[in-house]
Amino acid sequence: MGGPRFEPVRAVRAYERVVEQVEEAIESGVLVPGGRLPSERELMTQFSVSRSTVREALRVLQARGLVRSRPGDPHGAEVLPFSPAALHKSMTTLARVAELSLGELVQFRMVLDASAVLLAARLRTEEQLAEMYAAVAAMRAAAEADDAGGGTSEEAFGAADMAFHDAIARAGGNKLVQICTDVVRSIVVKLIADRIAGEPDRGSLMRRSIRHHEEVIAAVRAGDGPLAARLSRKAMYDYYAGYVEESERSALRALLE
Amino acid sequence: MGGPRFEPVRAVRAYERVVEQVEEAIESGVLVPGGRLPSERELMTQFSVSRSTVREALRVLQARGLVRSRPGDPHGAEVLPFSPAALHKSMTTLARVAELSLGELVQFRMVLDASAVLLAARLRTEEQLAEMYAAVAAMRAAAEADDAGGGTSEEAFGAADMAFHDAIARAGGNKLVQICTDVVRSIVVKLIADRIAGEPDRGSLMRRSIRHHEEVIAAVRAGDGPLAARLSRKAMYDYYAGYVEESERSALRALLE
DNA sequence: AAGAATTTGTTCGTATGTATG
DNA sequence: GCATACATACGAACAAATTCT
Repeated sequence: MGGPRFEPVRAVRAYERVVEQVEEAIESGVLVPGGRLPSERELMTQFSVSRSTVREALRVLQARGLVRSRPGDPHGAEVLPFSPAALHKSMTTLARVAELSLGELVQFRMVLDASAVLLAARLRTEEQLAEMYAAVAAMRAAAEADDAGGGTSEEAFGAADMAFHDAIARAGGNKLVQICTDVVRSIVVKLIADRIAGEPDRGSLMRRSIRHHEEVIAAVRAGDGPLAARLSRKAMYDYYAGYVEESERSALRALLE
Repeated sequence: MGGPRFEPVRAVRAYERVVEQVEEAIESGVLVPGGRLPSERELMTQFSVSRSTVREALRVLQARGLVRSRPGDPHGAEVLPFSPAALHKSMTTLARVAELSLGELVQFRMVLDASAVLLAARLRTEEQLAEMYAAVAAMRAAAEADDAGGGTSEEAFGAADMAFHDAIARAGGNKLVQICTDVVRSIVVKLIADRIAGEPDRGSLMRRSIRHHEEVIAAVRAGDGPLAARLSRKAMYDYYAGYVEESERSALRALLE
């Protein structure tokens, strides 16, 4: 009865086999970041494929952020250390093509940031706490420069804010949370950069944000995770709610309790 | 003073320009899912590049999950509807190359799932609630088939579990949470599939999981978001903690309160 | 139903600008 | 400065696959 249940064979292209083998070598550690691939001409002999096929494979590997090749480099393509660039790219297209709303992105950040501070309140070291203080100090400096009429203080403020959230995420100890926080943050910032810049009263927005951050740090320092998480969500909501569609704000408030 | 502040020009390859233009056309809606790109030969005339260059660009677009090309298709490459496949791929390599531990992945799921049920408790429709019940019923059926000695009931159980969490995530109303939940879930499952299969007492594990799911549904039905979130985290912890390194469990418990 | 036409997959050869030693 | 090897890009050609007549 039955006989062998054969499965349909999907025609797999030559360049895919090349990609698979190189990927395997990287993930298994045979190729390490900083190491080099053989030259294209050598790859075509090793894989017994044409130059074009090798190049198509390299393009795919490059798109996935695994290697980088430069013209004239005698050492061959370079194996890159991991970077969330590929993740960033796919999330960005996700945000556009799947029509992610600003509300959804902010909500995602509220969830991740809150969990990060919850963990950070337990796991943070003194050094990481110092980094958080330093970041808030930088935010304050940028805000004062802005009051004085400084032009590029916005990006300084943004950079300090990023440093703060990155320190939180690192202290939380979950690399995936850290990376996703960073990726989504940059997408959100890009989406509303122009609206932030045109804000009539940036100063008060910045000052309120700084105060919120200080409250979060205090809770983290005290080791009160749940409080830090609540404060973090509230800070995020206060800062971004004005840019979110009216109809989506209730979903954000659902996270505030 | 100063003069014009020129910016460094990075040498951009020909194929990248092609990728950019096609990407732009897709993201701006000029090209819609289901639509077709011109044939390779027509693209080379439109872009004034060789066919190799066109093909390298198509490979990159394909790697990003935007298009798909089949041999012999007279209509040209197909523009794909969004799929999280690219996101899935980059997260999977992230998990390997960045050495994400099982503990981090499970923790990530605890955070996302808990927030999804928190939102679902407020926003769910009757229909979505019915889907959750149906999923749990399917889990129970699979568990009983397993008791009777069924062979493929594991994957039936897993599929029902996925349907449950997907229903929750959809009810939560955040597509990004939904997608990330699904992606990370499949990675986790793949990591420990063999250990699950070799579990001596799968039956009790399944029954306990079903009971937990029922408790979560009850809380969602009652509209008690915080309770549902707590139960969800506990369910996830109970199910996966045994597979997580001893040293990482405390970080997971930190989310339980 | 079978063949013609077109398309993609793949190979090979060549020219050009570039980085290394 | 020069020789070498490299990646980039182009073009022509053939095989395999698909659709249309």
